[in-house]
Amino acid sequence: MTAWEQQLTACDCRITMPRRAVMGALLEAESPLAPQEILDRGRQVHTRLGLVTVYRTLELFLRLTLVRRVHREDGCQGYVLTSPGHHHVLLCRDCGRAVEFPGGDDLQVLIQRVEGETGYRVDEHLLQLFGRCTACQQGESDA
Amino acid sequence: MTAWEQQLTACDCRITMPRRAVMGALLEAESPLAPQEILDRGRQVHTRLGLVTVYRTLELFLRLTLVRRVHREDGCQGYVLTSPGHHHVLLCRDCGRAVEFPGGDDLQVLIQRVEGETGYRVDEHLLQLFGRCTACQQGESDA
DNA sequence: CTGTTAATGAAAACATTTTTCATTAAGGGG
DNA sequence: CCCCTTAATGAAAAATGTTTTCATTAACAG
Repeated sequence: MTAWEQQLTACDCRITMPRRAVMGALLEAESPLAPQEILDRGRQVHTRLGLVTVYRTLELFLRLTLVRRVHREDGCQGYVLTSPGHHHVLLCRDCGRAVEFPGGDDLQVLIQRVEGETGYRVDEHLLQLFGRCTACQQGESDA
Repeated sequence: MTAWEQQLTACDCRITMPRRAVMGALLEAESPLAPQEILDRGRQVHTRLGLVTVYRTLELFLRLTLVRRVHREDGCQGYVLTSPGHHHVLLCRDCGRAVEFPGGDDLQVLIQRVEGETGYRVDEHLLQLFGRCTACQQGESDA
């Protein structure tokens, strides 16, 4: 039994084919997937998979912090598996490929400064970087 | 003629009542507004205002960097006026009030580190902090 | 003031997300 | 290993958010 299956069992959730299909799609994805994309890929594993179930499964996975929701430039919500530790997302604006990176002390310093200046208590943050991956930089260096 | 009106004139765009209504709503807002909210407020100035025009006007304002688009927790897109300089948004998760703050060197340090580690060229970023403003901290200290 | 044309707004198309409810199947107890 | 309970599912429809279409309006140059 894999780690995510154990986590489901631990909170009295069942391990079902639809959930396997959604997790499978996310495991093989190399960039954040929209719910519709997860449906398309998941159906290769579980033909009867429905879009509603994809939404519900993502909601569950979010609650268990198995997946992270990222802001895609096309407006849709994108979903990626969470890596261990606190990570942020770096998206290539050409091919959509995403890599995660850990948040360093730099951000904590900045957050503390902002807390001091504003009086707010900051307890969460969303950091996403956009740019071009190595391959896309070479492909269209000045096009 | 105000600064934004000059900017519109400079790019051969007309200064219209709908655009005045949208800008008016944004000027008086104290937190990011969704298009529908802008419509409601804008109609107090220009009764005939339509939602489509709100979208088109926001698109124009975005292109001119008069407004910034922020990711709201309810899933909608929120729009706020851009402050001079490079700013980020800090949202109160209770009352929705937003303040902007300038991005410091800390973030540049982090970005350079990530560029080095991944090979990506980073040219844009989205940083939003979530927390509680001073007032909401006092109101519900442990509720 | 008038003509040109950018801009507008209503309706409809489209996309995304949520709700409803009858049916299915996961997995514990016998 | 089978049966039963009920969580989970999926189709349809509703709700919500965004974009397109196109006839009409109004900004502003002349």
